[in-house]
Amino acid sequence: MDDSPKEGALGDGLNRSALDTSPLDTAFKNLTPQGRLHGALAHRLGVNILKGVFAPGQTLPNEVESSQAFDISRSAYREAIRILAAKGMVESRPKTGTRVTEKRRWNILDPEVLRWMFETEPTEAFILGLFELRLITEPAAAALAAQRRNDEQLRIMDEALIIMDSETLATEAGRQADLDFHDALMQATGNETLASLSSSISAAVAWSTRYKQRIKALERDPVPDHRAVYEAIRRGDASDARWCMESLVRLALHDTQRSMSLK
Amino acid sequence: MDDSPKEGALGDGLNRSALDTSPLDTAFKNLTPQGRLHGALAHRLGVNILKGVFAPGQTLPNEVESSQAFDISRSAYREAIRILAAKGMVESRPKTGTRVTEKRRWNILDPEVLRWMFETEPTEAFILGLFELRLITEPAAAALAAQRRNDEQLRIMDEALIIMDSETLATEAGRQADLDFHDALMQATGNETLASLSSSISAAVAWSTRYKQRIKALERDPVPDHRAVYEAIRRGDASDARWCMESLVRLALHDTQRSMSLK
DNA sequence: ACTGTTTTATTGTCGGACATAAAAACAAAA
DNA sequence: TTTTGTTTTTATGTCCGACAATAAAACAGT
Repeated sequence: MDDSPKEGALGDGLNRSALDTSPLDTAFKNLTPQGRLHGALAHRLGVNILKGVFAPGQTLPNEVESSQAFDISRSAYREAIRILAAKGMVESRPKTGTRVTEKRRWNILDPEVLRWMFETEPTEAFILGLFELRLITEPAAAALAAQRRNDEQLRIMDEALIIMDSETLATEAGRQADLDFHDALMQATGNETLASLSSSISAAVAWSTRYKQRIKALERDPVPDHRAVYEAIRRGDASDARWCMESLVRLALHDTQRSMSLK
Repeated sequence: MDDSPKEGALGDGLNRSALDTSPLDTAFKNLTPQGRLHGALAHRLGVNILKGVFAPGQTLPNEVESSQAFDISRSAYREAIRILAAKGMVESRPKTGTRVTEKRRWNILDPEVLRWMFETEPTEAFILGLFELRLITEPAAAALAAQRRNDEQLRIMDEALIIMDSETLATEAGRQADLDFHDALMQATGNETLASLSSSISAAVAWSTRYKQRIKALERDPVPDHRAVYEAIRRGDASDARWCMESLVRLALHDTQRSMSLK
């Protein structure tokens, strides 16, 4: 087994053996001109792990082989692996090699992992799970925000709503305003852990919204629901804020499910 | 500014200038013989960022300076930085350098970050925030577990309770059983995102428990509360499971607050 | 005062070398 | 034959020195 082709070992036909002089599109660099090399590779490997191309428990090819296959230096490859290891997705030990860890140890709430997830059309079960989590945390967050918000946070939320109204979620500015709204709300909870969690999730959901929009033009004006939440928070009415937010998430879930079913 | 000492630039007197030939204990390696180098350095830098030694917005010394200061290679230093970048704590760009990102972008729910956090006696506000999050998620998780658990998960939980009973939380085995209990419960929710979140948190809390125990011998037998949760889940009584779990977390919060106040 | 160009400092990437650790193979003894 | 101790092997871990790429900053010219 000296210089055998190592067929498909790295997935997607991205690899090439040392002797393979095939012209282009096999090299990693040519396919991903964007950004830094280690980041791009971590992205690609991460997606492949999430897709199941590399299954948990599986040990991936050693560093020299892999780096040659992707046509990058060993250093860059190692930095990519460090990134994935930091997210709990792989684990490397001398002699044993680098192996994919079991799924439950992955930091799937890491914003980057979440983003990778949504690039691969996640399973319906996963999306439902994510909304289930939103349904648990966001209403509670809204209730806290109603109790603790300050004027500055209210101002930001109001401003975001105005932009959302004029731009809709079809534009980048509109989606950004949506994120700003949720971000200000989370700041208003005064709980950094809760804010961290929710910002991860809503960023991922916003990511999926972009995809959703592609399939079907905006089916519902999201601003009224948001404004209802805003008004409850402004009035300091915690229980109403909770209720409005719950209904907002439910509607979002409903829309998402519908866009999934007619995929 | 050629070979000036760069006084204290890396914190804790760990740094040394290129010309400083002081014997030992200034070098990084000698102080942290444990584990891989990049991991140990990431740990150390991460803790320093969390402690505020490196404030958000601050750009830390360039790679050659830093690696020399810690007496490690540039490669190892870069891998450490990649780890921190993967956790959202730093951001590096050519020419600009590597700077600490704003706090809200840190992945504070990352298990490793959480562990680092508890090494530095986190603020009371942070701990309260963490319990607030537990109070939101864990009762809901218990309710879901009551609806979806299977026999195998029940068996694991029961077994863990028996061990907790005989070992108490003062022993390593006892704490492990506690983790196993929560872990099985989270598996039983059938929601991987919820499970990921809760396992992060409870691991961190278990870490703080070890510290709590050192101050005051176990003040309360935790097994009855746990068993109440278990029984409710076994019966499939969702609302009772929610209630029991809420009371369990409240008690834990109470204990933690007490141990903090008489610090 | 503005605009386009050059300089420069820093990260990014590369290649090759050696160190270290742990599994696996092997040898020796009970 | 089983066990125990030793050696070999194979991966990651670490180091070094060089050059490329990038973006900020300085500079020149209008």
